[in-house]
Amino acid sequence: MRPNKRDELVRKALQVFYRDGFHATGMDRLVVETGVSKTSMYKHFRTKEELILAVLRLRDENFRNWFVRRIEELADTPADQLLAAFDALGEWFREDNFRGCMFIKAGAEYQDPDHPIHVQAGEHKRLLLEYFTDLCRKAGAQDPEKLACQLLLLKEGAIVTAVLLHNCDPARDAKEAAAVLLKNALA
Amino acid sequence: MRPNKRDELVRKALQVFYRDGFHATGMDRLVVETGVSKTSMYKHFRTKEELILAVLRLRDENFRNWFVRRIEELADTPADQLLAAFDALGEWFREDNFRGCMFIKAGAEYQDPDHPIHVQAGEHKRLLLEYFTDLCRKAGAQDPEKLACQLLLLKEGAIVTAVLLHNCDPARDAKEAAAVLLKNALA
DNA sequence: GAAATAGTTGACCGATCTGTACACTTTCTC
DNA sequence: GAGAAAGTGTACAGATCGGTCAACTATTTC
Repeated sequence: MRPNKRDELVRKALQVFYRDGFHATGMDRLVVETGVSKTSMYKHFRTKEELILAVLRLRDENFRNWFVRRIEELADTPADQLLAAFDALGEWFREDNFRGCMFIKAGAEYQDPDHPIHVQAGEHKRLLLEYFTDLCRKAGAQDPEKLACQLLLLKEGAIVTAVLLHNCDPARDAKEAAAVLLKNALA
Repeated sequence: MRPNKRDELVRKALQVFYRDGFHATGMDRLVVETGVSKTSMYKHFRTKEELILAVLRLRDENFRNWFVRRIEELADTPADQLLAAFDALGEWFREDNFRGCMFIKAGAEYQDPDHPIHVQAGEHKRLLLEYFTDLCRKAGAQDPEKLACQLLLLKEGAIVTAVLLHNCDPARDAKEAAAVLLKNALA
């Protein structure tokens, strides 16, 4: 079979987990929704947890690829790209099936800091922080680490707010705040 | 019975749900951990969902009471209080059993925007935004609504980051960012 | 002191949970 | 074309899920 069944399983499981949550989605559910037999699932992944970890790896890859590419489409200089990040977020928020950040949700459902799923969710945020830090450095910020962390706060806050408060536009507010912080950090 | 058993049930259920999550906590678990019989539980609350809603009401009351009181202890003027909010957050993050924001987690586990639990989680954020807006107005900000929303983004982002990234100090970074935004909004 | 109220125990319901066993079929590779 | 690899369906195990039931005991209230 050319397009690996295993990958397709992970791809579809991602959709279901993203839409309905981890604990709320049973393996029987995945059998129905993915069309992959239970036996095959447990041949590829020994436990549900392993499947979730694979799903998170795919999500991390997909999201960061999309995010970085979209930002580079929207702006050229590092400083403009840092602001464009929030335009990209705004586009994401407006998607029909936007359901928040999968890693925030993973961290919320698996709260033990040592749990592999929690650790992997943290890793995603760390990689994003690294990306921001790189852009901040290229933009010439005085303290790139600090500015990057602050912009990450705005991004995470915008996601949470987009999920819970439907009558405001967090991406716009976050972008304006980012502009103020950026200007201040370059002065 | 003087100290209402029902309130005690809600109080203890809050602890368990906060520590372990909603879906991950079964009613049998609550029977063991709270010492309240299952029959009594279902006499007070017809479903698990109703119990969770009661828990969220208590949490909203507890958290906002603590937050506002602590802020007023730490600072006098509205502008200083807006910054002190992030000192209060930092204290919360350093508590041993800090497990993030219960309402973010509730929204993450009950994702349907129309679900009562999701709605109630959003209500908590709306009330916090109102509080911030009031302080921003008293502080003399040019656009109190916008500034309040931006500070809320920093707060929510700091919480998420405190949960997922353990090797940085989001409360401090958020406070510094808030100071920049506040100064900019007062000019 | 009778009645209502709030609480208890413990067994139980059907559904669903993660995970396994077994016998079978398709598909790729050499 | 044979064997390995990857897939299938179905039934099942044991635990746990949310929720109910009947029979009983304190406590309060009038």
